[in-house]
Amino acid sequence: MASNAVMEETLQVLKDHKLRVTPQRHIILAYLVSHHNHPTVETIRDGLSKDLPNIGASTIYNTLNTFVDHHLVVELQNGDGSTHYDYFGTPHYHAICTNCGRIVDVTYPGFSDTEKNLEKKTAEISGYMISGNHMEVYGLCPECQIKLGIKKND
Amino acid sequence: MASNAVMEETLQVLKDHKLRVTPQRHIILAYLVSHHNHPTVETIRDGLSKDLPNIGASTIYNTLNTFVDHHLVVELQNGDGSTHYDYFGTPHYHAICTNCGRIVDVTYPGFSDTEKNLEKKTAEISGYMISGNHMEVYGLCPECQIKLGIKKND
DNA sequence: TTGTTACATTGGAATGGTTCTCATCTGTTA
DNA sequence: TAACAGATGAGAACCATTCCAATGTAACAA
Ligand SMILES: [Mn+2]
Ligand SMILES: [Mn+2]
Ligand SMILES: [Zn+2]
Ligand SMILES: [Zn+2]
Repeated sequence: MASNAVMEETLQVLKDHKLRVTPQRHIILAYLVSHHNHPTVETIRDGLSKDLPNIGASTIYNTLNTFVDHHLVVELQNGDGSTHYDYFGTPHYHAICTNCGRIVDVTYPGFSDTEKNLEKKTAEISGYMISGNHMEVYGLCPECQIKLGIKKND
Repeated sequence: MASNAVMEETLQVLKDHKLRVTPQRHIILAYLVSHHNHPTVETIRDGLSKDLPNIGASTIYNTLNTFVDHHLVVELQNGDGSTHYDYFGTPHYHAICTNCGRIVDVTYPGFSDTEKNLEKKTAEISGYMISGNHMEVYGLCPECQIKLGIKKND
């Protein structure tokens, strides 16, 4: 079970979004807030086996889809065939390893401006009414660089 | 069948990448070069029914996966459940409609710098050896704005 | 040209992540 | 506390994609 602080925070988030507060939703959201491993449905289910031993897979999918609709959570693909989920409390983007699928959070000062500029330009050019964006950068994570015997500077 | 110019161009692309030149690969690549509709496997199969009436679905998947490995083609998801493919001859990114799934190409002067900067920052922060990136911007396309009766300025 | 061989194609079966169905349960509101 | 819209859960269904094994063929060298 997540900490009291996290449970209170997530309870408030659910209420703010006018989502019915069920134990399943509360616990799943708390899990996501306190784990930034970008879990799959399977990972979440395993991680919650103590708290929710009888939860159905459909409930996890339904819950996550609801969170995605409310922009609380984003979906990520890393090429392993299943969808990864990420609580999106603070803006960031992802670096994804093309070899092992590792997903890490990235942000830097000025990233928010880059993002805003991209959205503004896109609106002007395409006429779309922008609601969000995703940026992903691909490459080899440090461990895979070593594992594959690749030198950085050559 | 695509134009002679496209057939020559795609033939050269296949050779440059040391890919065995089969009719299937040649025709699929020519299709992608001359169609920027971001087709699915099904769309491609339909579009090629004249040229390759007996092509197997696995061949299209195999071929596209090969092209993706060689960075000739990128994969896109628009939420309709199937993967969309895009020949990536010139750098650009995508605006995706969250209502109807329409995918349009976007680029602007300076986009290349934005991209390079993002990759550079990511390499510094994450230690990843960067090989590429994807940027996507989400929103409502002009048609869906009208269809849904949403006003731009209010 | 021809032979060799590694690789590509095919159709069908298998896979597996996600959605669907529907009976049951429950959080919310009055 | 009653009523009900909405959520849950088990399993079936879905379907995009991959796997498999037999057949075909592009590329290369002699
Ligand atoms: Mn993240
Ligand atoms: Mn495109
Ligand atoms: Zn890695
Ligand atoms: Zn649209």
